[in-house]
Amino acid sequence: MDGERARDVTIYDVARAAGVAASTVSRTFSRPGRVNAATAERVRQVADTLGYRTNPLARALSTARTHMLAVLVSDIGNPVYGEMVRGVQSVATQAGYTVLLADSQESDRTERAALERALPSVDGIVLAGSRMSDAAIRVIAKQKPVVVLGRAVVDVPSVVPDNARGAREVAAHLAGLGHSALTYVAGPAASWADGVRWRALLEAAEELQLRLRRTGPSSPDVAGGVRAAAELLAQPTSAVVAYNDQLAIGVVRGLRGRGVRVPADVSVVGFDNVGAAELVTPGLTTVAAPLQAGGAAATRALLAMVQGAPGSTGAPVVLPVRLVVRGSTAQRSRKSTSPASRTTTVSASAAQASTSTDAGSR
Amino acid sequence: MDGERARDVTIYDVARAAGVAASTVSRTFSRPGRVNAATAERVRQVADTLGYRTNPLARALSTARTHMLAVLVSDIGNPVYGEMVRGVQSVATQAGYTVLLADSQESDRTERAALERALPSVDGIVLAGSRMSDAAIRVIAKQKPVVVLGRAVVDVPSVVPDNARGAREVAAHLAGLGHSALTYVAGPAASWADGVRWRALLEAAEELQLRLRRTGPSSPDVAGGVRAAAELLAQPTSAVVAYNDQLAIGVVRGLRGRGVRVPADVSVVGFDNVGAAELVTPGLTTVAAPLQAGGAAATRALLAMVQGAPGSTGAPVVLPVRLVVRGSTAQRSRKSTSPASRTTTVSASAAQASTSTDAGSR
DNA sequence: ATGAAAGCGCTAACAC
DNA sequence: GTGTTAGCGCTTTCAT
Repeated sequence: MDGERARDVTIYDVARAAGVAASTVSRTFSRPGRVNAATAERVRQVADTLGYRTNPLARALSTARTHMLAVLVSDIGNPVYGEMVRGVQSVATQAGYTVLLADSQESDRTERAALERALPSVDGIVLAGSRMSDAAIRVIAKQKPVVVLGRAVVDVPSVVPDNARGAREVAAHLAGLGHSALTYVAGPAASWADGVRWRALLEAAEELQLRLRRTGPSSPDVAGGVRAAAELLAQPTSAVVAYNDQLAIGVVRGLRGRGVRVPADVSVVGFDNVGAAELVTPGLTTVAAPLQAGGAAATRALLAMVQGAPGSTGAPVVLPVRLVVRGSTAQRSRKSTSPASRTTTVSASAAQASTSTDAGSR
Repeated sequence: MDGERARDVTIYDVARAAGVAASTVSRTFSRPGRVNAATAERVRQVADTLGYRTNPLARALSTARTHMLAVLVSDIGNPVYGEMVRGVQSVATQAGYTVLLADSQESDRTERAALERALPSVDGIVLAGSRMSDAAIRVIAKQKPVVVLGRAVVDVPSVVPDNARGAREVAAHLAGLGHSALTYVAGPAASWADGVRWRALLEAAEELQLRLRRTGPSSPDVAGGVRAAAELLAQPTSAVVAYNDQLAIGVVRGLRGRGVRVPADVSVVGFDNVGAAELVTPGLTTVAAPLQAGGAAATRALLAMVQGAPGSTGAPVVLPVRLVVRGSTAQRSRKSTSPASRTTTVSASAAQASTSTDAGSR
């Protein structure tokens, strides 16, 4: 590739060629104004022709500021995290920071290792979908500025979607459609969001006089949903709320596969509003969280801390959510809620579409 | 956050405490074996109790090896890139490298800027979905090890899916179903993959005696597909091949929205096998590329170059693809290929499912 | 406004 | 095997 170890063009090279001291060159780039306009111009000129690029690592060594931020996700292949990272990226880049990505691949050990490696090179960390315990996170937060995204950790600045409000809106929506009993299909047992959603649903159900059942935990993917659908048949309901969209989509599949019509027989709601939610048939009613905005907000908070702000350790920043109504929810049918005969062909109330309050999902 | 500028625990601190020279400490960590086992043990011990962590930036400054790799993507929110990045991540991490993410946000200027900033901090770069011209890429490849992913650039090591073979398989599949004329819905005009797919389709069509039309270019998203569907109606075909899955899904939507049945009236095929492909109704027949494997392969090649390998500037590495047959393609109906009456309700041949050759898509 | 010199934390020669 | 001594490229006092 490179012929012979091409040494960088250094500040000294520029200094010599411009007939000034190294410190002057340094000032020209980091502290303009503290240097004579004419000199600065000349230096810049020379630097340009010499092809000088300031070396961020050397700068970091001497300033103890790397201008890098780490974002830790549990699975970058998951579009939910992709969106968050995108938000982080844009804010970081704008502020002159570089983003270092650490993917824990859903494993605790990998996560720790990734963190260990990234830590000394960054000025701060965004933890999105961490597997670590609250305590472990607090320990890290003591060493470096940390902002947690998508989960509230006491004593650590956090940014979370308004899950509670989302759950309440879902309950109200379903109640408005005449449903009187809901079933919640829980996600991973350890999930913070799952807990919040369930509890909010519980409160809302009480307020609205709805009966509420819970099933699960399930792995938060389509397969998990299909399995959950089987259980659902044992104790039929007219409305199910799933921990997330993947699970909800699986539930719809499982239900339909067994001859239950959605939404005619059962309404289904998810959380997240992933891209697929509007592509499936029927479109999935879901609670949309501002993923990208969340990443951006977390990063702004992080940068503030990096630049010396106290780090608001009070209540977490709560991001507004939005109920996106699509075809998977409908008026409760007056018919019994028991599964239709399995011989019935899956008739198409398919012609669902666009009543959707939906906006730009991608 | 931190009370008072906590200076790092340095190699000197450890050296003093262990009663050895700094270089010995250094060796203990970077070149074990070159140091007395007993001494090494003691050093490690001391380092541990002191909480010493070697500073990668300082190390980089002195060795000119940062142990960081940059991966440039055009949109990290796009699951296709997410998968690739995941592949990059795992290989890089395994090899002790850290990944620096640069998202060009589909903009040339952002891409250049991101690259400029990342370049001096990394040992090599994976370019996934770059907007830059081949020439520009070659320039960069002269300065730093570069591997291009998903596109072949002459004189620069590249890793690409076997688009040509994919296109041929699609043509054969469709021909096998009795289709005699295909329409290709092109993606972005500037896309390298689009060109390859089109040309391969052209050859295959000739071989198989199929008529082939082309429409587009279209923006490679669902909306673009819906628009393309309108054009399609003007000159009906029984089979359409779209540049990618999003576009294909859009086409299916557009077609169905206008009363054309898929696959009964028209078969539709996409490329990529994104997650949504198996979730839509009917499931989308598509060409699956090993995204993650691609990221991994590119990274392995990059690491080899970083470690001094020549950088195979010959033919690109070609990754095998796989045709995933789902419900969106079917035997050509003997009926005319003209669109069904628009008044016809969208009847459900919906009961598609699982004939699919599909395996693990996520 | 500019220059000189010391040092960030680590590694790489080169002695011993 | 281990210690000594220079730097890597940049910023930062402290002088001037």
